[in-house]
Amino acid sequence: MSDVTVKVRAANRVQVTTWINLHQTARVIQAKIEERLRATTDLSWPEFELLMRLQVRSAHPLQMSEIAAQLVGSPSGTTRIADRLEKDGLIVRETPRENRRIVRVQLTDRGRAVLAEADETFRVILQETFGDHLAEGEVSELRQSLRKLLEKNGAWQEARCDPGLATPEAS
Amino acid sequence: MSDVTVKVRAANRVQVTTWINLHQTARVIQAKIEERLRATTDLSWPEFELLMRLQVRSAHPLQMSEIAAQLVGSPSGTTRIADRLEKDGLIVRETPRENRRIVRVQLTDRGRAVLAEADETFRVILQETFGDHLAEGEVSELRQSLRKLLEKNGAWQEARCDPGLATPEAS
DNA sequence: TTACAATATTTGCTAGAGCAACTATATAAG
DNA sequence: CTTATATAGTTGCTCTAGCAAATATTGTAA
Repeated sequence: MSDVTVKVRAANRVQVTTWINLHQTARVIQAKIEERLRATTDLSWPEFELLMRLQVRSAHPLQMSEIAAQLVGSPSGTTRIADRLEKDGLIVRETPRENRRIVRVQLTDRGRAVLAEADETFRVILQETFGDHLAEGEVSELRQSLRKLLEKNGAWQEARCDPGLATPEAS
Repeated sequence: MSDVTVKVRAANRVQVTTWINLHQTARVIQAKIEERLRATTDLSWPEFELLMRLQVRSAHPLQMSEIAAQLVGSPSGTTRIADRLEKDGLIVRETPRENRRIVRVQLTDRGRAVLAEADETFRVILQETFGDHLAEGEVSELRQSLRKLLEKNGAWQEARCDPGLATPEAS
């Protein structure tokens, strides 16, 4: 008398709308960031994100593969983002003598300056987007849930998901 | 003795990492969905999303502009998604006599069948992604926060953000 | 009723991103 | 010491998406 149908557990309405809202929220915020970054510093979000990674862990220059591991895109995508930034004189690529396979990437002075300006814009947008509408605790909770999702879905890496700040916090 | 510096309120560390996590979570989940949808039904996420909108509000066929308003992309993007779906025989476009400017879009039988299969895959992935890792209450909270962000940032529309389900809930 | 504006959709062009193939270098094995 | 294998990064090709311009149709005003 047992029911032998294999019934895979499937999402309900709340999960469906949560995903759709997650997706749309990310797109809407990204569009806002891109628009204002483009206007103030002529950077796209991926370009800005690459620069940010260089600044944040700037004790030593990063190599391409380290950067690629921190970004969402593919290695070839990272190459092309770096191409543009290099052409605009915001970063320099250098192949060290001791290992001529790898490429180390560093900010130029101009890159640092542009990044500083972009970071200011970026933070203002985030403040408008989150801070003006969600209580501080709510933002933290949101972050916790997202972090948990990343962890459980095998996509959490400290450097990638919690990179710190391009501009240090005011004391 | 007053400080006249105009200091725009800017985001702090939590807001920065929240945005980065939001962005990455959306990308990671979307990549997972795309991979499995592609494998089972040869649909991309945008294609699936368009089909879903047709099914959900299927009392009357939708016109292109209504669909475009529900999707995140641009009108021209919607045209091209529809092009592919039409070529694959999943939808049909029709221009009604009474207003020859507009185009009404409908699922074909094949479209309905493919959508049903895709929707099953989609729901299983969401269950794996959310349900297995977050408690039901947490998912609801997440959804609430995201909805609030969409509303406050002027991007909430009922049909767009809470479209219902392509396959009705089991009773 | 003819010209002008508004609406709805599509198309030309271009830029961005990914996969798979390729180049170059370093390491390991025979 | 030469050949195979692994590592690091880039490039060719192709697909997708967006903006702005074009097209087609309908509504409006002189």
